[in-house]
Amino acid sequence: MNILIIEDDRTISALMGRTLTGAGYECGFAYDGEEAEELFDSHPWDLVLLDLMLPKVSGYDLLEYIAPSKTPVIIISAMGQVNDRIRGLKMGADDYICKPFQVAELLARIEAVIRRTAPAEDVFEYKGVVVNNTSRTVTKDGEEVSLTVKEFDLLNMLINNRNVALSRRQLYEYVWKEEYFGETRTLDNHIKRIRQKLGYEDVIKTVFGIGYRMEVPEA
Amino acid sequence: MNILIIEDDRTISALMGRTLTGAGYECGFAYDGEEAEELFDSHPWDLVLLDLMLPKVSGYDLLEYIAPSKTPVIIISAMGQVNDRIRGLKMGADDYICKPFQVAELLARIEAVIRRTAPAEDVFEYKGVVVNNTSRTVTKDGEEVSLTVKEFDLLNMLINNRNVALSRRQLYEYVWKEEYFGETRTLDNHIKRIRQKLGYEDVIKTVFGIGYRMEVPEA
DNA sequence: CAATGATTTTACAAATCTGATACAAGTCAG
DNA sequence: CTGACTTGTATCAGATTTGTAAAATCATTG
Repeated sequence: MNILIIEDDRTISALMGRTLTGAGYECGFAYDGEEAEELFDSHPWDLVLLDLMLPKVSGYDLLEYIAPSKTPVIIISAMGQVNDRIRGLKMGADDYICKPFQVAELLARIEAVIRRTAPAEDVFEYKGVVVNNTSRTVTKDGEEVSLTVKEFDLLNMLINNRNVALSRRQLYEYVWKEEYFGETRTLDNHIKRIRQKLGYEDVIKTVFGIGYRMEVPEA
Repeated sequence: MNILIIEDDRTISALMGRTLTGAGYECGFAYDGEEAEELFDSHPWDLVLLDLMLPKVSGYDLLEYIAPSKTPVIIISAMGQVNDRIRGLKMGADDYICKPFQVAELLARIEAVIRRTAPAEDVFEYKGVVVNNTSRTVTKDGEEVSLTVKEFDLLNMLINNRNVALSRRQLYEYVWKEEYFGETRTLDNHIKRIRQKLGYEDVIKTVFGIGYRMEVPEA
């Protein structure tokens, strides 16, 4: 696992490096935007940690640069600005963590993102439902079921996090790329349609007061 | 173990420093809010002791600044202002101690907070009950048991402090984030439901006059 | 532009949780 | 043993959260 750390503050960069190396990851370091672009191109990376405040090339430009490669990105940002979080998500970042952070928190996020973005098996199958990620098709008992874009994305988020209770906020912000206020029944409605179309009433569980969880027996 | 002491009164600060160093902790010192922010960012800390009355940046602002990092915080406050305690807890502080305090008291609190905030194991298992924090599920003898949010949080508080007698106030204020008056049977009722649902009548002990203790043989 | 389907909103129903009350039972000190 | 106090239990109304359906809005395509 190769992780590229893009962070101009050398103290923090070193700290992250030590932590990740200790956890068994290989790390590369870039201290400004230009260096980052070069290093990014020179080598395939499994994950990028990106500080938004950078010399030379702004973090957002860099994010744009990285996005097409589909490499997962976790944004590191100085203060918990909601706008940064949403803007980052919109631009394709996979998660967001504020400085200063606890190293344990960082490791947890990294693992979560790696799990979530792991080349979702191309094919997921459970209870007669087959989800094919390449063709973006879904069948139930052999019959094709047509899911809309939002439904498909939401379903994928649940599949990639099977057996994990996901908060409504996480689900909404990940699929919709905008801030969750929770004043409407949008998310519920999408969940309902997925449940209905797939016969997943008992597979997608409601976690009362939290969100939803897709329950699939471990392999 | 690195502890950051944020306290403008140098006498008290030095006293705490000596005490903690003597107990084997490494300490850092900040004497006003600005210094605190800088020092906090420059280094990872395992715990912060925070005096709420500070020059330059208010303790509350600082708490807000620290909170996203999940670093445990113990608030030090001049006199037992209930409002301070509750507001602090709501803002993510982990404990609260009033000046003047006994050094033994301080040490005890520090140890308790460190134990309590240690990355809770993801899975706890005892007497046929399995508590899984990721999926937020609880099973008893393989059967799923559904706990409400409050019940789940309360159970986790007890698990993280296993074999420690927790006062009703601690339990209530930690889970409910509001002041404990103890005029109603709310806490008892939640304890009762947990005991019942999990068959934990003999595991969650009543500590008469104090509160409750979850009794689990040490590994 | 009309038509189709996707998406969001709204309004309401249903499910669930929560905290209070009242009273029973238990514990302790003297 | 008694009385004061603490804790346990059952019940229930009100609050909150979630489910559902239908209508309104939006986007896309022919």
